[in-house]
Amino acid sequence: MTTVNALSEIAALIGDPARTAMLQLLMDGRAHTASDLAHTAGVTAQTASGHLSRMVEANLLAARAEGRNRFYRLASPDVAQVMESLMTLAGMRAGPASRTAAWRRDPDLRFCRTCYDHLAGQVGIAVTDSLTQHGHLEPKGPRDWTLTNSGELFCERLGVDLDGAKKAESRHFARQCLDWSERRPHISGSLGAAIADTFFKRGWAERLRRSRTVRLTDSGRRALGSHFGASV
Amino acid sequence: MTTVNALSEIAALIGDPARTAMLQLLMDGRAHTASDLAHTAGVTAQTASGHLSRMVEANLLAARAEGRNRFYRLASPDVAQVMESLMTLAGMRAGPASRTAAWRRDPDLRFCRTCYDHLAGQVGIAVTDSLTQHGHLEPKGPRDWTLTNSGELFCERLGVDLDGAKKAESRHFARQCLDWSERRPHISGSLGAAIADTFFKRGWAERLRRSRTVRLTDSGRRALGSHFGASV
DNA sequence: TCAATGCTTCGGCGGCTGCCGAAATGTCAT
DNA sequence: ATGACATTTCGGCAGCCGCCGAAGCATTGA
Repeated sequence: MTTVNALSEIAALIGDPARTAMLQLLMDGRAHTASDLAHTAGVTAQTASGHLSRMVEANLLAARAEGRNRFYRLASPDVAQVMESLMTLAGMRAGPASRTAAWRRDPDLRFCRTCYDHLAGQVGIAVTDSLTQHGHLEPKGPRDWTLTNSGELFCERLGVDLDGAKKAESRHFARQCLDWSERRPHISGSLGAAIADTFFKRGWAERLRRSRTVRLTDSGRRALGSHFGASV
Repeated sequence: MTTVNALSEIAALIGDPARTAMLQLLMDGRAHTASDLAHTAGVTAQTASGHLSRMVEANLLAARAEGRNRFYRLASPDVAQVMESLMTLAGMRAGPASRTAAWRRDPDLRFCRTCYDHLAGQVGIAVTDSLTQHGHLEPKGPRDWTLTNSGELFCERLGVDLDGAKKAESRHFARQCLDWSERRPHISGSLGAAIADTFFKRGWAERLRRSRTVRLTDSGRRALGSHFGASV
């Protein structure tokens, strides 16, 4: 009963031209502002706002406020999967989505990538899980963490620039960021960025040219084991 | 423009509780009558009829008239794929669909099975392709074939009961039947049934108990090569 | 502090669509 | 032929939903 309704409600949400246009734009995997989506859908900002909040409510989209903008992105790969199968059925061969499909399935990208300026993918999750499981991070509020005393010590010994991270007053320090491929939060904010910097500076990871993909070096793999007690 | 609309129209069709209930029932891969679907959806026959014709129009369903009943089934595996991805997104773990998904992926079933009383799957397609490529079958109308003179000779040498097949006046003789897994037509009708009988009588194939799956025997594999020039 | 910008909420209008009753069509059984 | 059954078509009603204008918050920058 309820399951059937859940399915039809989701399909009904997708089954509106304005919302479909928004979802198609979001199939590029990036986050877009509400105005951007409204313009794409060809509706006014009010109408778009209603559409967007309904899709967030139904867990089709995830929203993130930044300044006076609000960024929306697809909530999970499952949503993209639904859109892709619908596009197949609708007889759409190529399009912006094919690019999306390619990078969504890219195993390297799922393994390790940058999310803005911090680490994401399996490696990002491994680091985050290690920190929480060792008591270095503790939940604070719905979307933040606190760096515990042991966490500070751990970061200092790792060579993370904690002072620099704490100075960035204008942004969150230890923020939870929902991982696109792993569907669990990884560490972001200025601390997440500082940790990622450490990985790059110590040669544990390398950015790939013109891509968000990050390659974990051999020493990086060893470091994950020795410092974080994690294996990926 | 038109592509976006096609997508949203399909999603809108799925996005109705009554239609969703029907589609869920049809996820078992079989054909169901209009009344059956109406009852499942909890609507009257008139309402169901409207829903069904709209879904046929949109190529979500295929309809087949038989006596005073009308059987509807999913038009293609792509439709099932959409439903599956939606079910995943809606958070349905088990259910009638999981059975469906399982048998749709069953390699043995995709390889060879009965479709009512004739052969389907890769073997059914191989037989059909062999007949058409050797000029034994020629297209007649949109959904039928004609058995050519060479085809009659071929069937007689194979031991197919052509006389019996021709006597069944009330049904099509050499009908095209869209293969669920191969997405191309295979031979059905009374000729298709007679060919399948030959396979069973000569020990080329065996029905598996309580299943539509058919096992191709070793001699059947050899026969496919020697008589049909096909390898599967 | 004030104006500009981005986004959301509220209220009301218009159209679309799902629903059923009634009736028509087509098929089977006697 | 006649009645029973399955399905479809027609017509009209009711409710939902997308749309926009107007107004209200929040953030940014001068």
